[in-house]
Amino acid sequence: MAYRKTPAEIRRLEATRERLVSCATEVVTEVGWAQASVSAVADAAGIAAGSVYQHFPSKSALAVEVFRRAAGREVEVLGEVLHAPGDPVERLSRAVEVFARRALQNRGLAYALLAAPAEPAVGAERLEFRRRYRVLFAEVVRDGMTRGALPQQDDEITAAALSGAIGEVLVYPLGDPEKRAVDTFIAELTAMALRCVGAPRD
Amino acid sequence: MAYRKTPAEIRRLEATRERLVSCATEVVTEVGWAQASVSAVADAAGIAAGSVYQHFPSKSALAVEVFRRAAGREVEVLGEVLHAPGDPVERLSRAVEVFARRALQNRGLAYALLAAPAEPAVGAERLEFRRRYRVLFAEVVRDGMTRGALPQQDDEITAAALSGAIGEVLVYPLGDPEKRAVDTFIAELTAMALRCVGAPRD
DNA sequence: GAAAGAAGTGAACCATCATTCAGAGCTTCT
DNA sequence: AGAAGCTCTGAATGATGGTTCACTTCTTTC
Repeated sequence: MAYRKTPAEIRRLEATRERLVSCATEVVTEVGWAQASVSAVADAAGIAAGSVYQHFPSKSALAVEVFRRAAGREVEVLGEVLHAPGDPVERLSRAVEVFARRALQNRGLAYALLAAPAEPAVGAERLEFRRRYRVLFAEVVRDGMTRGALPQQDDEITAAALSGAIGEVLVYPLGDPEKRAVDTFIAELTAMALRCVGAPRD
Repeated sequence: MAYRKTPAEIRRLEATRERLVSCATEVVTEVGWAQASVSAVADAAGIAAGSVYQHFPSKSALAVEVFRRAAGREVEVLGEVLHAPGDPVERLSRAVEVFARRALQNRGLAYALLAAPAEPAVGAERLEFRRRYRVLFAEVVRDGMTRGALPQQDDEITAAALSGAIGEVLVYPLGDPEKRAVDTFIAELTAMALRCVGAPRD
């Protein structure tokens, strides 16, 4: 045998792949899925368009990877907050705040994940992640009902409503972003979410 | 002058245009915006692809017309119910029911209007119609607050949340459509909407 | 240093549609 | 009937952008 990938070479290839994914994420964040052409992404990563195909079998596969990474982080964070011990209402409240703060911190990415027009493969992935959000929310709602902290309700409908409501409010933030203080905005959003699950009023 | 459109001829052309719009709506309902190519739509209407351009300057213009017609009907219906005289909570409740029933009656169209991937021109139109939904919901929420029927809240956030929540619940109806009785589903959805605005509990 | 094999390049290729257009077929009016 | 002007057709055109591939460049091994 005259050639065998050396560990350093493997690392270098993996690093290139990582860079490709993260540059693609940036491009998508900035210009959306539709405008993120293979050559734009390749340029951003400093490689030729053809080289993308050394790392991914198709543009779709790269797009799905980008989506999974970014969406996966969000689901993970949300899951941690929601699975923390303690009062379900308190956990939901914190989860909404964390989710909203992260989305407002990186609006471009939030929009890309939640609502931006995308090719079918990414759309399918989005469905899957929405499902995960619903599962997480449904758990905390069920928990609240079990503990008697929340009124009886259809946990799956409430969960879908929560993810839809929060997404809509965050994606089309109302009015001038500067005008409305972020904290006030988040407080109102959280209050809405708590009303939505029927949490006891103060 | 040797030729002038006769009234009958004008009617015939308008009828063709109407047929084109309604056939396009059907195609979009069935296969979504992405798959609704000019030739597919023309075939459905029984005309040649080129003839579409006798009635619309571009595919986008036709798509926008299709969207406006269908979405306009929904906004109108919703507006009528929400503007009826009477208790705001009652009006909201009826509005959610009407909206949901119509959406479930024609899921394909509901999906096309609310969430299906679409070209930018349709996306822009969708934003405009979402804004109209928000305006309608915000009005009823304000009305409720004024009358003391609803707790103080940010009407715009609640309105966005309502439209997002209802849309999400309807677009990804949970489980088998047959399994869950439509009436139960709608009752739960309505209950959620009322909690969301903080309506007094029974 | 040279052979073997992999990665990287980017211009050419190709598929997909929206759009155009030259000609065929109608309708209107004299 | 015939001229004029319109609608309709559908194959050709054109733009876009993902994908391929012959070639170059780099790495490894001996």
